Amino acid sequence: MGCNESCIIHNFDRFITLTEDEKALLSHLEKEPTHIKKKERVWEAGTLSDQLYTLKSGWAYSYNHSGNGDVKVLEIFLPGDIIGLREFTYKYRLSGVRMLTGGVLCPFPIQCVLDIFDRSQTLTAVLFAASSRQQALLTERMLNLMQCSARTKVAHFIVEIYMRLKRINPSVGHTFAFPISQQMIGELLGISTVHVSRTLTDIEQDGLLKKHRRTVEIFDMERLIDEAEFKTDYMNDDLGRLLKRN
Amino acid sequence: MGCNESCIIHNFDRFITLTEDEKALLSHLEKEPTHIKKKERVWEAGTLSDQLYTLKSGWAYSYNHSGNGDVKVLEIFLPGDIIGLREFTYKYRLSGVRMLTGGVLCPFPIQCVLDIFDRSQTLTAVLFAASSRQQALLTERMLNLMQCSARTKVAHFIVEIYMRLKRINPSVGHTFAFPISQQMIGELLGISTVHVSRTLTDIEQDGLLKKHRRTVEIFDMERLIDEAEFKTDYMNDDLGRLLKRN
DNA sequence: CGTACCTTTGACGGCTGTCAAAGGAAGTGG
DNA sequence: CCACTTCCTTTGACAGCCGTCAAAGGTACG
Repeated sequence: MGCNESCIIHNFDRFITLTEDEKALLSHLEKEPTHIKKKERVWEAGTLSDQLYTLKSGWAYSYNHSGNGDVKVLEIFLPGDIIGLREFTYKYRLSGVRMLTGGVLCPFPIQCVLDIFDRSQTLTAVLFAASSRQQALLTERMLNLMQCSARTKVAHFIVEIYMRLKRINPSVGHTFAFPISQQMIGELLGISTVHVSRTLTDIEQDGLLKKHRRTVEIFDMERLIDEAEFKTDYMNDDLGRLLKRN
Repeated sequence: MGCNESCIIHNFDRFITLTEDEKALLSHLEKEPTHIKKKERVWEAGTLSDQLYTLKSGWAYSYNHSGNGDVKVLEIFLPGDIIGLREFTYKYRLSGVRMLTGGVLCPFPIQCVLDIFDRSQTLTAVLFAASSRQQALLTERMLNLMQCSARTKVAHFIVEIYMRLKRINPSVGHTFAFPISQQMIGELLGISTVHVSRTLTDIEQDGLLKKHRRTVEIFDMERLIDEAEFKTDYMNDDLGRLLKRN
């Protein structure tokens, strides 16, 4: 589930082929890998927004508390993702982040981002692309939350995770890691835990998939994607056309 | 509702004070103001993503079609906003854009963005901040759509528009432009038109506000903001701390 | 082995979507 | 200035999805 070499370079290499100089600049960002245990917090909302993290291995999530006390999960982070990009222009962080599994984080100060702005137009564009992709992901989920049934929401989320895992590691099969409880699915999709359970058993009885405790096993990918109304457009970014190198 | 001078400079000036050089670079982006009529389309989804727009005056919105044919509205653009920032890393646009009122758009090719990346670290950071803010706005709306009642959704949306108008023009009073039909509110919040009507009459009978055809009149701002569960955090970005100029 | 967390099931109620129809408001053409 | 079309809003009836409450069974972890 992790990356052997630098995870961020691996991730960015998918956008565009990097020069050695750029790789060197990037590898600065993963200088101090820090192991963090399951459920441990990375930061709380309201703290000073002074550094970002790259997620080298493991899963994490960001969350907010709503007025009446319950938790709303915003995003799931997978290996290779950058955590904190969304809010680095804010003085104080807008949401908290915790680990979903154990994993390795690499902190880097915000000043590094500015260095990148200064020293590499290409990496700047790549950062922008990463931010865009994250935003497109949010948009897609919002469209999903707007109108459809709990069943479609759940199906959509599972397909999203599958697609993102496949992007990181193309050899992912129809059974893959899924360390997310039904309660958290509810907090992510705005559905009550009870109804997540009902929906899942429903989907499972139709033979589409089986959710185990820490994995998901998909039996009928085609029908699942169809039910999820999943659009793959936003996976197909194309930065190369912008950056003609010579 | 429009801006006298360059709208984008006006908008960016709120993030950080710009040098004359930077203002000159920015004003390149508004070279060819184009008037577009109400309801006219700016672009369709799927077209080549070769230029962005700044919205100099008037309102616009982006939208998607869902599988079964109905429309989902993603974002409302107000004067000073940049249209297309979200998806400029994609070869083909992910969603369509139309004018809500008549207005003036200033197109600029994507290459200009790369020029900015190259020539001004400050403006790059400002663009990043604009993108972040837009993403934070999306996030806030997503949190809103996740769990709360139609009444809260509608209240939240009206407060959002009020806050954004006030940011552009601090003299905005308790009656302000609101050229959005109930049908579009429904498409934006994922509520049926019928229920938007029910919800609005409900809110109006409680004396919170009155929606007229093209304006909204707010009677009790405090209670409205309270009911909307509106968080103002993401309005308070702080780029200055990042860019210490000398 | 005990505690805490996760999942499942049933009953019940309410919010919200759908269908249908009618009344207003705005814009168009004569 | 008036007729006509089109779009927008309102109202009522009805059904269904989903939240809430409560309780019990399963699973992991110390």
